[in-house]
Amino acid sequence: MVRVREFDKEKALDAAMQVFWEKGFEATSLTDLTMAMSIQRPSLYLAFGDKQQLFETALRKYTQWHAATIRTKLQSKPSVREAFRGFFSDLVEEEYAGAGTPGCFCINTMVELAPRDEKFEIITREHQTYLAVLFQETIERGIHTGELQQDISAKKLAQSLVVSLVGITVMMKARPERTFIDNAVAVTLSLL
Amino acid sequence: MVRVREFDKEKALDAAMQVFWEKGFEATSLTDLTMAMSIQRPSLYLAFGDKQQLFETALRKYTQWHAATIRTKLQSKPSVREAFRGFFSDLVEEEYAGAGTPGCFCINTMVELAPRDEKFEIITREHQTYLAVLFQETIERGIHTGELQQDISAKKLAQSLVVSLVGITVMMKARPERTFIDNAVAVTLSLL
DNA sequence: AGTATAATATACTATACGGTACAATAAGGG
DNA sequence: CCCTTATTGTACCGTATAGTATATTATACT
Repeated sequence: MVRVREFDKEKALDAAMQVFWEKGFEATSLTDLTMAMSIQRPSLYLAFGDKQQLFETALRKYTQWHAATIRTKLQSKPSVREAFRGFFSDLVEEEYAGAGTPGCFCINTMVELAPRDEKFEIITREHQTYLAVLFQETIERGIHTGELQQDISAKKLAQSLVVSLVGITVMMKARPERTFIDNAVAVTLSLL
Repeated sequence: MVRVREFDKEKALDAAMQVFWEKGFEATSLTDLTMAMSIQRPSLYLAFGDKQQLFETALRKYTQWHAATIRTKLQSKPSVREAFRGFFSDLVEEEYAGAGTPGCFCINTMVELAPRDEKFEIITREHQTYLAVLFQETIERGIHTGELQQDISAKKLAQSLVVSLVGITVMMKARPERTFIDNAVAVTLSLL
């Protein structure tokens, strides 16, 4: 290395992640990216490869961050029921508080790219599968502490909760009346 | 009308619907459309307006067809539990039978366009809201016949089922192991 | 039959896209 | 202090895009 990079690669990647998260792959142009990242086009290609490689790198960073966030939230409360309740409540609250969030980058990618690119089908599937494991471990914790009934299937329930999470996240993009989502969350939590 | 249109407008619209359904709005080019519709570009603009207007028309046709399909399926069996079981089973079976379906056009649009265009936010919201009504009426039928318990909230349960439907449809795009989806469906149906 | 009018086909526009060639620049090693 | 080498800025490339001008064709009405 004879000349040092002038920009922070991780900060630039975060900026790219934000743009892809909000707009998706197709609707994001290289101009959108270079503006958000505050770098020139050749610097982008040198540091991250082409548009799709940059997207993949951004998505992988997102899934890691997302999994860590969820893991922390689920472990934040001793009561498993309270942990799930808090998790879903925050999700809904964040969406209805302001002008709306870009939802989940991974879910957006599942819809836009997974059907036509196996690479993204795999990345998104593995992430959702991992979330199911996180949910399952949390439910098993509740069973061990006696908070939850012993006869429930932690795995099946966890997978069902992931499906509900996906459904809620996507439904909120249409901004239905809040009671719609609150009711769905309440019914989902009644499974615990 | 002095010269008659040479193509079948409804057939052309169906072809456009199929393309938008599979590829989404951004990834569909006018060339994709005119080839699928077997018409020339000026004919498209004359008959359907620009790309976005055509997309909207196609989406509205889809939601009407989709609602009618679901209504029929739910009314096809005297048992409400059997009706829902059949509905979700068919949904999963169709996806895992072959190479995969394009999912739900309305859900795809919720993810791609609803966050950045209020028009599509409204269209998709109204469709999902209508599906919840269809589900609710079906559940109420089950309560009246005595098949389902009287103390359940048909509305809340229906809204939760719609969320599960959305979640399952989106999750399947990542093609997880079939047991994942089957388990989620089983847990969802256990609410009835 | 001739004419008005709408649908068609060809060809074109202006623009935006992803990606890159090339020259200028800046730092570390000898 | 020069020379090597990686990064940067500018300017560009070919292509694909959405949309349209124009001329031609075909029908229904007078």
